[in-house]
Amino acid sequence: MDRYYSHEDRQLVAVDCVIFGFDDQELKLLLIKRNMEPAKGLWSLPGGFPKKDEGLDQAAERVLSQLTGLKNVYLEQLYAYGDVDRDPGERVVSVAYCSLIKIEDYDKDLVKENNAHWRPVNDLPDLVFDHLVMVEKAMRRLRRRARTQPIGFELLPEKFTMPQLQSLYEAIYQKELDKRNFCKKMLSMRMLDKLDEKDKSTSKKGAFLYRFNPEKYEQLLADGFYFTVDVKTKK
Amino acid sequence: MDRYYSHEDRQLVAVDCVIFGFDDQELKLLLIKRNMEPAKGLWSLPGGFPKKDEGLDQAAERVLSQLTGLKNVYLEQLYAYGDVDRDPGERVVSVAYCSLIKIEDYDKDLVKENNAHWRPVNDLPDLVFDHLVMVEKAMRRLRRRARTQPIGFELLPEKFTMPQLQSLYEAIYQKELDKRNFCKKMLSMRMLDKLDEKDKSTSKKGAFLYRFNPEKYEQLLADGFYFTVDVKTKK
DNA sequence: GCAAAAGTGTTCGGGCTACACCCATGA
DNA sequence: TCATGGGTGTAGCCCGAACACTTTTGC
Repeated sequence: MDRYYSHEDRQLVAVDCVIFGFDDQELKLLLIKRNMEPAKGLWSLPGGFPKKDEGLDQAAERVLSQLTGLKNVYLEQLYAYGDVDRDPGERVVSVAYCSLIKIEDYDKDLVKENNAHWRPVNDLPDLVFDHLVMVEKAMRRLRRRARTQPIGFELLPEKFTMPQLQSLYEAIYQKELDKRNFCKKMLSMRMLDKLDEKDKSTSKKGAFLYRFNPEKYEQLLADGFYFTVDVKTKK
Repeated sequence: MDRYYSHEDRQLVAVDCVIFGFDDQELKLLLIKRNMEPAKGLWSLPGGFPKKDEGLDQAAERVLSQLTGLKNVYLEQLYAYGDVDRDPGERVVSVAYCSLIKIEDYDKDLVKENNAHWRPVNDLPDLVFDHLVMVEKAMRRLRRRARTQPIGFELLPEKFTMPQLQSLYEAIYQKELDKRNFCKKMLSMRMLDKLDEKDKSTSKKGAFLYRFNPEKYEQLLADGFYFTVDVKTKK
């Protein structure tokens, strides 16, 4: 069936994944110390090549699940990078994806096998090729998305406290937020279930646990309201 | 130099362009009636294959300028489409781009040669493959962008009237806007130069012409303000 | 009893929304 | 003189920003 385009060049197509995690203090990325050429020994984003019967999205899902053991997590296409010389080995068009995972959920053995490590976004090692460009784009998009869509919860445990949620937003925006206003806004959207349990691991008093409720979020949308978090400067 | 990835499959990579224009009443797309297989006789987005020495962006620029004669116009990558079966002829990864052009500027002869036509976005013909999906994504992004970035001006002549600008936004959002509020908001950002000339083509009184001033826009950003247009429902 | 984190309410101001009338001019 | 489209001002309200003290409990 390649009669139509037989005179055109074929190219290598890859997928690379920017995988975010949050460990209660800071945002981290899951990076690989490459043990293969090109750029052996340097750090890179986890990536791979789509198989014959795989679409781009499926390839990214596979890369993610082979590395972390996780499926059905937040995964969104970021951007296609196609400069001729972006990979010094050979021309490769790379489609970057962005994933948000709960950092306590991943498969530690798989990650170790693959020579992958969590590195804080504020202190990244040198990355191969244009992978830093991808990471920066992913950061910008995360900042935009987190303001207008309820995706922050993808980075938190199913049950989380209000201070945890706030600290996540502070890590994403690198800004201190006012806890009264933050809490008020989150609760005003009526999309969180307040549980009876408390998490006492970070304070003597203990903090109530909440759970994101997707049904309530749908109701919010159906009522014509939108998710927004205010991230204006405090001070 | 293909020693590194020699065991991986190569694939066809294409670029397709969603090209928007605005003719004072409605948004339009520049579409091609295909005269080649596959899907001969159907409508499609203008597209092509990157040459050996061309990045994706350059390929999209070339496709756009070969069709319209235009260079240095608004052109932004939209999304990469990589489902295995999206093109029935052969597997093709297509990277879609979105362009905004001033509809009076394009090269009519080139467009005619290429069998391209402007079609209103509200009355599109059937498109090949997943091109409608691309168009819908482009529309959604245009709606988002036009609210928060001064890109509407890319679709208007250099000099335009306030009613023209408003009618553009009404076409993008398919909503009537209040002209007092719209005008107030636009002028409050202090990024438009009001000219002494009037355009008398649509009314006896004539409407003042304005010009977008990029320097003033930069100043707006430098002062910590952002471009926004209010597109809330009028009734 | 004290240190450390959780929790909670009010006031102020800016900006968005709604809304109606006069102006200029060509026919 | 009239019909058509261009142009302008104001009042109310909502939401976001700023801000400080009390509660709980483990040590």
